[in-house]
Amino acid sequence: MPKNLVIVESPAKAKTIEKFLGKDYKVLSSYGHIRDLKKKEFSIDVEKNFEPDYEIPEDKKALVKTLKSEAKEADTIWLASDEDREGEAIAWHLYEVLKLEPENTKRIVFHEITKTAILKAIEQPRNIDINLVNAQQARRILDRIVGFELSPVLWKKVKPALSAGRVQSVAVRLIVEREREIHAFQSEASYKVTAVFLVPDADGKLVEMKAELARRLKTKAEAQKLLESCQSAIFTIEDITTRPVKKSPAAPFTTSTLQQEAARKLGFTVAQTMMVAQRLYESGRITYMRTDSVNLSEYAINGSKEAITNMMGDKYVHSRHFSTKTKGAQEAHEAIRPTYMENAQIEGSAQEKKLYDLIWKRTIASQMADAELEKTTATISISNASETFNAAGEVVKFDGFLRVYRESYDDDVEQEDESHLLPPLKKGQKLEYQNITATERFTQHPPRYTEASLVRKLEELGIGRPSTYAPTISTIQQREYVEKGDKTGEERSYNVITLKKEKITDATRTEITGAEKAKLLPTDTGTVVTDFLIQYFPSIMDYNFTASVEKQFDEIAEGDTKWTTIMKTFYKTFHPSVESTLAAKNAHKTGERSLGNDPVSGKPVSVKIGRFGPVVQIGSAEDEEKPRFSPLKKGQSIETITLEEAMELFKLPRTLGEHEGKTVTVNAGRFGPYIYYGGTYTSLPKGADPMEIELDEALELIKEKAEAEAKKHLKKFEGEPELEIMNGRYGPYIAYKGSNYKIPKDIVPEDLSLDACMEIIKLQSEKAASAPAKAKRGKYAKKKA
DNA sequence: CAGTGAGCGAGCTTCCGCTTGACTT
Repeated sequence: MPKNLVIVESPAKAKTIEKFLGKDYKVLSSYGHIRDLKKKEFSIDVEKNFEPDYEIPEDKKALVKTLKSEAKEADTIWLASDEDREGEAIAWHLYEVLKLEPENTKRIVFHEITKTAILKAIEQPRNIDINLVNAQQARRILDRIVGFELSPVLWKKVKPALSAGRVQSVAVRLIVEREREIHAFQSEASYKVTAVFLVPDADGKLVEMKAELARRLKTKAEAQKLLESCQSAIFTIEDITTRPVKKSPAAPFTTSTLQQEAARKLGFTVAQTMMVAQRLYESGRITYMRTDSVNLSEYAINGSKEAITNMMGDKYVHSRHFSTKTKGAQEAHEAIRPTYMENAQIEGSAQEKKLYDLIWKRTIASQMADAELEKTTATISISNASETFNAAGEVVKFDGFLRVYRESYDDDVEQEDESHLLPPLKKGQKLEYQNITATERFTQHPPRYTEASLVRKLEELGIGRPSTYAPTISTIQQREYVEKGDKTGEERSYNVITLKKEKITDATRTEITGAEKAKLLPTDTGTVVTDFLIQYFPSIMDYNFTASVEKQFDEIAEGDTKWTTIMKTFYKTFHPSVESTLAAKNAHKTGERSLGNDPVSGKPVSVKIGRFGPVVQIGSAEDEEKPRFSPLKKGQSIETITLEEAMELFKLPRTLGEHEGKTVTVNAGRFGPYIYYGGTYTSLPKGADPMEIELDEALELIKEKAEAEAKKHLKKFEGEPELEIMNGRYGPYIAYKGSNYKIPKDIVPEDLSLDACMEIIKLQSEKAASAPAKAKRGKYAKKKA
């Protein structure tokens, strides 16, 4: 019978630790928090010193029961939750809920999961730090107050079911403001001049050498003048400088940097990265994946050293300790690293292998020597102009960590590739040009946020925690404040002036610019809500709000300030602003914009956020006649739509005429334009204009659809009305009780018997069940209303 | 992946941080 009960936060951790501690110890997990404010209620008694009303959530009741009975059996209970604010609170809630006694309860912490670290922790138990617990309660209660008081304001003033919070609202603000910056951006043109010189290499063979003019030229006239000077110029190597450059490896991964690199190098979404990392953690391949620490244990540093020595030799080793620069980091865990550095590869799914490989390389590289490079720059003078060209080359003298890992950068910066060697050059050497080109270039607007770059920005501002980055990104998309989408580029023409064989030619070329993929774009709702919150609750929307309340939580943790004092001060100004905002009577709805008057009826036309999203409205609710509404089309926005565009929207639905006593109309729906006739809907073919289509064309389309529909039903069986063999877009399939099952290619669907169908269904449902990765609904899966 | 398209209006919606479940017999 074990005499000791140890409680940690994560079950994977419990399993590992139990092995270290032997049979006198039983190790269980709390699975995070076991108690929280009530889910549906405010649960804070403001009058009674902000007293919180905690409850054990339904899905934790069984667990708590188990923990209680195990605790009763044990002589000593060791609360070993993480050493941070949340961990301390978990320990305290356990203590309260399990009704533990001070005599036999001990609080311990460890930073790395090794036998020595744990045994050492057991030798140094302490008491629960109630100040730290209170700092957590203050954090929790403040977030509840902000969330549960602001959200209802939005329900009333903007749209039901919206939400606001300390983290999510600021995340949306970042995206809204970036979009405005982009719209206000004026790009500036300049001319980049590049030259290709022909230079003899070591064997005397002529090779090309690229050089760039030291500065960009502002105007076309300037560029032309320079090329004219170059026509008859002599080019001389004026100077050659060589300097050594050292590059150092990046720190090991935290949650945020892992998410960023996995997005750039593997194309993973933030949620995908976390799901794959979770599996690697649970199978014991990597350390804990939700961390803000770059620290590696001595064990990991030694393991890396050994792995590097074995694989590449001593000279590649350089053991390093990294320190965190992140605001508000709590460092309860190690950096994300392989559990065993000697495992360069693992078994698993393709995604698991790729992510593990990334983690292994990053960790190993962080313990490797600097890369030593030699950068050579040659300055080339032009005999009849004061400008100079620069040719740059780079040689790797010692690859160091670059042998295994190179950090990626966001693709928004044009990276010049300098990783090439210059041919042998001498000072005073004369050069022949092959061609010199002046190309018009434009300054770029700041890039839109990706999931990963938003995480980086939030971390930089100290907003959110490793465990919430992925859920936050999912929430702001679920609320339809932002959407992930592509921006198609615009065509732009630019000048290219070329000098070749003493002849100057001038050409205009076109390029597609500004195309962006999978970027976060604000919706109208996101923009309106952000503007509203900034106007009425500027302090909550301030980028420094979190940082400043964190400072106060630190004071609570240090025991310098009472947590209720801080809550009182906050509530004293926050709550009245909620009350006054709710009470304010506005002439127009939040975010409403007037477009002018309907040229036909003279009634006012406006756009606003309606019950189901952005709408145009003709007339007002006070009019005798009801106002007319139309939702905005995809791509239109409240901020930019014109009166003409808005009036276009009211031209649908359009009645085409009658057919056999029933009317035929065209309308635009969520999935594009369609024809409605006698209870059936027929989509218009791609590119067809609902404003142009005639009655006879429409009837033809309806007929075609009916024919296709008839061909869809291949076979039915008497005994099983719920089963049908159908012909779909992707070939024949079996429809059965709301699910569909593919028919293998080598089977003629018409020949299938009922039994054969059931067999296919059985086989495919088994397959789905045995592939949990696919069947498992994503934790951050988008829920559609 | 396998087809979608409507609109009375009562009642509900919501926060941030910890952590992974997995009802058949």
